[in-house]
Amino acid sequence: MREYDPKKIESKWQRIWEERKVFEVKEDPSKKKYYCLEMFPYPSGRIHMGHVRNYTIGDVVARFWRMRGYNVLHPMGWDAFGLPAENAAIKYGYHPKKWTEENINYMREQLKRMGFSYCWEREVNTSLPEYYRWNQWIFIKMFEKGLAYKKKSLVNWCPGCKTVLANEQVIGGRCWRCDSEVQLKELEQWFLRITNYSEDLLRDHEMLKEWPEKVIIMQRNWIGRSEGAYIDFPVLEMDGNIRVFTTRIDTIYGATFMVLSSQHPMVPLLIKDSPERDRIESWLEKAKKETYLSRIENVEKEGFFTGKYALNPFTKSKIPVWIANYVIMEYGTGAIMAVPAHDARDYEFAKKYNLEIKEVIKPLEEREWEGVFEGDGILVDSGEFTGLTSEEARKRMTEFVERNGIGKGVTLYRLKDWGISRQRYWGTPIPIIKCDRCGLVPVPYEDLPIMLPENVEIKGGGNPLEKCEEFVNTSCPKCKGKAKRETDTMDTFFDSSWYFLRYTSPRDEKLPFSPEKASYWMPVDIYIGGVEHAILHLIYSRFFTKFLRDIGLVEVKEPFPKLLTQGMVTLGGSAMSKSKGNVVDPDEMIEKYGADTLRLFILFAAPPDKDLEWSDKGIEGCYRFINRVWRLITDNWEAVKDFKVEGFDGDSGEAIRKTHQLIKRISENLERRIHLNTAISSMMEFTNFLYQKKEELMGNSSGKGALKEALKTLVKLLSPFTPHMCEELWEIMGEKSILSVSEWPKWDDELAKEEMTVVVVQINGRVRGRISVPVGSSEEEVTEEVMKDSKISSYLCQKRIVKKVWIPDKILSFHVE
RNA sequence: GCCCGGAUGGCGGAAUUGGUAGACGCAAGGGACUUAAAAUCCCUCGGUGCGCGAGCACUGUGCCGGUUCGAGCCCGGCUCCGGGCACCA
Repeated sequence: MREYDPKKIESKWQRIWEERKVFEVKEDPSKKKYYCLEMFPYPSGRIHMGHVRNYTIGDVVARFWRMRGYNVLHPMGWDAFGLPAENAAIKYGYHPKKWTEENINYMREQLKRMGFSYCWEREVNTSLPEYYRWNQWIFIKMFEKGLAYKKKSLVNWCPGCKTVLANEQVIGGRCWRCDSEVQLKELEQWFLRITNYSEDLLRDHEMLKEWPEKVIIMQRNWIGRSEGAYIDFPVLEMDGNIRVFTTRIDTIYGATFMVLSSQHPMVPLLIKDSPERDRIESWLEKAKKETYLSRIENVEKEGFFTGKYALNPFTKSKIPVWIANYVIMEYGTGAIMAVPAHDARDYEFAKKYNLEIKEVIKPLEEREWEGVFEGDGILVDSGEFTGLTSEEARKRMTEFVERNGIGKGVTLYRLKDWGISRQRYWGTPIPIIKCDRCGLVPVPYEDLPIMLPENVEIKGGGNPLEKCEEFVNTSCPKCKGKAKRETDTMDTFFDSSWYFLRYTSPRDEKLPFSPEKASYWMPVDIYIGGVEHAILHLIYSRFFTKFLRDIGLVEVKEPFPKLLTQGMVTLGGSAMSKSKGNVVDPDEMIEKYGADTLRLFILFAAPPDKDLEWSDKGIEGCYRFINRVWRLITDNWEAVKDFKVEGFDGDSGEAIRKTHQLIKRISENLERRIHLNTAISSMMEFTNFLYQKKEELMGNSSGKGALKEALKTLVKLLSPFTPHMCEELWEIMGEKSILSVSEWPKWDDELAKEEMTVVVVQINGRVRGRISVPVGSSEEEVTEEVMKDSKISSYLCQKRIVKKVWIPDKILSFHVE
């Protein structure tokens, strides 16, 4: 018999699939669609095990639905703009375009060697003008709707990448890409008004029933909605108010001082007459230089009294105004009313500087501990509001400030507008022209794309576009006078916020994508990728979809109703990384075992959403299994191929039953739970069963018929997992069709039904026996059998049965005394 | 500090969501085949005790308690590990 030779088989079928365009799709309203999407890769140079895992999971899902008769869109592309390409250019003098293209070409071949069923005709590359012109188109639409704007503000500056970062790209005070400590810098930057959609983004989480709860919670926290009120505190001996934001207006009678951020615009005015002015100013200088990181590490609270007092509008008492490092300018109004009795931070500060602490909320239950009480309770010492609950008081006090024109109820969000300007070369040029007379003027649609000039010198430091005269100098579309182009490029997360829509009509030349085709394919039926994008990419894509819906290009409110976040691939307990040197190269594994074995192992070693520890021994186990299946079929097929399923006896009946049970199990698993590891283990069990029973089955014609059916079914069910080998076996079986697009087997519930079942007999919660009875036996029948069993009944004699619980076909439980 | 997850044999992990704990795979041990090895096939495999033996009993899902005929799964209280957010007013 033929040996299993993965190299030959795999290249053969990859060629056939490609030549016959087996995985290319067109819109077909007569068929149900299924859009299976995996997060597209950054073309870093080579694929890694994380990619292999992500794309293998997606491929099994895509292949399954395709065999189920769905019209399956399963595309792949490249998130091709970004810093590594530019860094390579700086280091090796290689053009980012060339670097990116070569990487893509190499990685595309790697993906093809894995046998992934992509419709390659729809491949997109975000660094090509045919793609990024639509980034520019969308940007201008946003500009026109007031959603893209430029403002000067304090932004996150990465000294390593020499560019600005979005809040979402700052992880624990460090750059998400290069891990440098992020600094704060005041710069003029382009922003997208994602905050216009805060409420929608939050509310529509409800539609995302098939997202991991964890991701929803992370997004909810990131958006950070809080209801509260603005309140104006008049400053004594000065014109003007200090406006604060609080979620705890019910504690206002305990507000015994105020604190301003060092960045607060009123600070210079407040300290003007202070005797300590010089000391404060030098402290302010120091505070300004503090980095993002030092600010979030538990720095000791520190502050200065300004010398000024404000009036608490409720108590009418004079309270001191302080400046301190624990109040940040970026949230609320940059100023707070401090309530030391009911806020731990204010308490800490008050203790240090000996400020008044006044309790105004009494806990509902007596408590023994001293110190801060931060919960809700009953108001005391709070004038006309005394005796109210915190909740009631918040309502009434907010009404009070609104009535008296000294404040209003508001809802604030932690989410900030998305800073998309990047001072780098390898990205989409922002299509804006800066004209001294007309201001910021968008490039007319007909002039798109604004091409990224190729002939530039890329060295470290500064944006190369600024020095590119022929790019910068242009004329104003409005007044035709001399003007300059914007030289900032877009955050690459802009590119990836709508690529899934481009796949639906990747060569459209009129719009970013065809609304008709998007309407056919959207939403994405399953989106698979790493959990590291839980906030960044997924929140941006949701925002884009909502915007594109508002301008009438898409119909769906949410792009990805079902999300599968796959775990990391680890070696020695930590994520594989070049710097740690714990990397297993997919190419080497393909070379050694073949793509089918690699696919099988990466699916089998752990459930998709958990981390997966690489194991050299484990992949060998999978190779053994594949060989076992190969031999089982090639050794036995000739002997069974001419037989039919008919009138089965005990063994053939069991084989048919197990075959149908397997179809059911795998189908339901792939449809819903996507626990691919257990799907594989049930196919291993089935294979073991066939090995054990094959002598008996070969003994007569009904057995041979049953074995034939079992083998054929196994090849089909296994084909999404190990497609090359299964195509080859399918051909060996004499089939002329391509297995990848042939019909998924159906199961018959009647045939899958067991005849006998084992009922467990429990006495006082302990398993005392098991008896085999026909499925569907009644409680009486089973009880009778139990009494016949001398071992079990010995536990029951001389005892009074207090309770008896009967779970049909499963448990008979006695409670005796 | 706050918010999420986890914790099951020597290891990766099953247990269809309250009903036989340890499927499947790896490792280990034993056997068959072989001149030998590899490959392959078969058997054993949580712990303790009893028995020559088929087997039997007890115990066992991080710890303590609870609900239930019955808990890996539910409830209350911890411990440890992982992740997210972080002076958010």
